[in-house]
Amino acid sequence: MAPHTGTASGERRRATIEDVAAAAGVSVATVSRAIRGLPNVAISTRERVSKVADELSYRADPAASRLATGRSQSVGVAVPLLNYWYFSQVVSGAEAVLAAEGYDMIVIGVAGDDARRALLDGATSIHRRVDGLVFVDVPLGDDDTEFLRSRGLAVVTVGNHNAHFPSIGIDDVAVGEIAAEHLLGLGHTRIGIIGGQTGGPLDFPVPDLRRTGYERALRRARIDVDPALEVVGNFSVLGGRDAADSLLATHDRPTAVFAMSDEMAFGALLSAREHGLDVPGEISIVGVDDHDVSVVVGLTTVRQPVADHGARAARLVIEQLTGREVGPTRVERPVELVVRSTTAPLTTARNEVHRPETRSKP
Amino acid sequence: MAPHTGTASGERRRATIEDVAAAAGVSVATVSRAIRGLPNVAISTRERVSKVADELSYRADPAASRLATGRSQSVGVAVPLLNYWYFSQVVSGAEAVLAAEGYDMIVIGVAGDDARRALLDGATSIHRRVDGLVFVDVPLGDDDTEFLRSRGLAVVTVGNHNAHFPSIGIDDVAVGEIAAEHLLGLGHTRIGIIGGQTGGPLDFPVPDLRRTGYERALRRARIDVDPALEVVGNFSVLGGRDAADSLLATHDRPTAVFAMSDEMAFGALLSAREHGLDVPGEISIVGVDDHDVSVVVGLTTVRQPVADHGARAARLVIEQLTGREVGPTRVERPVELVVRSTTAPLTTARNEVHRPETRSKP
DNA sequence: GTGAAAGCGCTAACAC
DNA sequence: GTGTTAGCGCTTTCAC
Repeated sequence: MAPHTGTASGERRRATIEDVAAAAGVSVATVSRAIRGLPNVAISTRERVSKVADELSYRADPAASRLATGRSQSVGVAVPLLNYWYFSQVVSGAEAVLAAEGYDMIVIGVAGDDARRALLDGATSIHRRVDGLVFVDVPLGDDDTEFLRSRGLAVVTVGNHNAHFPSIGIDDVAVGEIAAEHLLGLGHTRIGIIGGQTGGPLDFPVPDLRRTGYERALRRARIDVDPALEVVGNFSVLGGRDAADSLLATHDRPTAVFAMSDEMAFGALLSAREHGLDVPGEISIVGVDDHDVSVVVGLTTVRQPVADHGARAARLVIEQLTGREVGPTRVERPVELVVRSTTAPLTTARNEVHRPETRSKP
Repeated sequence: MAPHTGTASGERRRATIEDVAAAAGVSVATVSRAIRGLPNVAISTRERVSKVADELSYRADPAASRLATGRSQSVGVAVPLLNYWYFSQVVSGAEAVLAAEGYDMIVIGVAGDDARRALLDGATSIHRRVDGLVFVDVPLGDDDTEFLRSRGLAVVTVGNHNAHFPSIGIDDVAVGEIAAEHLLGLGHTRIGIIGGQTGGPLDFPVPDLRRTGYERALRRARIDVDPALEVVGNFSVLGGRDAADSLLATHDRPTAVFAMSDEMAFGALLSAREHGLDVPGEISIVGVDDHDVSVVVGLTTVRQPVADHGARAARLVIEQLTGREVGPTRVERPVELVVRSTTAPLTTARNEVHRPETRSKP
């Protein structure tokens, strides 16, 4: 044990602003000003102070700064489920800009109502631990909103719209329309839809919007919306598989499926294979996101710039924090249909014997 | 603007411990004790205090607590790249337990040496912002280690071993052996290997270890290790594709490929398809991790319990923080070969014309 | 069982 | 351009 308990660097207690002041022969106020680059410090003084500070490897204790200024220099990112591709991308995008701007990012899982409530209200309330917050597909009630505003927190939402805070997202109705129209254009008329679920960690309006778009496109094409074709996949691979299972097991199964996320589309792909159905020969599948892996399975999808959502959200939080007035604007990012090999024109020969997949393209 | 600037809850300034003390007719010291459940508080007093605290929705200001106690009640999780599946799973696992134990999780991207150095040394040094740190596949030098120890931080590493801190991981040499042996057992002798890269954000010992295992298995089978079969994939889908491209373009291409991660294996799958090669008919592919999507593409892989790494690491940090002595133990988690449909026995008919994929299994 | 008071290490008036 | 000082809101001895 001796080696590191002796005179090593671990021995000295960490330098405080007073140590620096004493060593530099100035007052603590001057040190504070000099170090933070505030005006009214003589060049020579500033240099001397920073030299001394360096030697002592002084750094302001964040807790003390926070207490004195009321600013924590950190922002929270609240996500329902961190282990989903979409959320990890958003968080990753946010982290990059927050780190670059000198903010700590504290990420908070809010799977479910209780967690959300605890975040805002409970014993572990986020208040005073962060200067700002980005909510990624977290539904905010009026009371939540009021709470956040009253506390003066800088907030930005990703996904969901909000009347009081700026938000980043896409036109989710358009997403549904684009997907459905692509399928309709290929001649499909029985189009299954795999979406989210009311309740649970992922209770957000996005699924409704995408379904609305899908229904709108169908109606425009004079096709009845069949409730039997709508199933819940919870935005996970396995959920998507189960959803597709139930869709494909019916006697009058759809010839195409719109999954509201690529991960659910992957599940649908899996289900199709397990049912011995050729994709896209017997069933077409389209997803949303353009997941990293989508190109691998050749998934046709509606791409959205996910990491960019996070980056922009972080930037908007910082702007609010640095004084720029940011109204409750909605930043709508573009989406784009990426056609790959899981969708194809409807063939009339249905329910024939299983053939090997043909989606390879050399 | 009027509605929320008036007498709404936003108007009152947040209650402090003094407010509670006054309202409860006790001293601040008693409030502090009562609220934190410390001994030496009369039952009746405790109840009165918590009632009052509730009414005022009082919560201790974390910055003040931190300053007074020196504990930040938060732990950092340092990862090279947050948007990779592996890291997002680890972080997710850590978040769950940290949140449950009342710690904030601040996640820190450390892509590259500079970022790592800044984390420990620079102006934005992590010191005093966290009580503990988990490093996920972040290489720690002796100086880093010394720094962390001297600061009394609770640290745990995931992936990399470390002589001074507890670490969680798997037997990476065994991973290489298991993958190679599976392929050897199927009759393959020319086995490509897609690994990491020295330098860059992902400069960690894991790739070397897995390669060592692979080479060991080959040697045991009396097969020469051909350096030409070793390429770099950077642990990403696209990197894996490029790596496989170079492997498959050679005149004497391998009949099997061991990719050190599932994401790189996905890339290899893509490459194989683009080269018109049937998997597993003409080329077998095995990965590592058991990514969510692996089941979808039927990838044979060496599974490791990734989220669990994060959860255990977090637990170990907390144990150190709560006084339990935790030596520099290594927790080695089990891995498991999961055979799916991207690997098959070597067929003698090589380089024949392209056939459609046959990996569907109804 | 409870209270008084001295910090924790910084920032921000305010005075010079 | 610089110093003094009063907080920021807690925790924690130490008395009683």
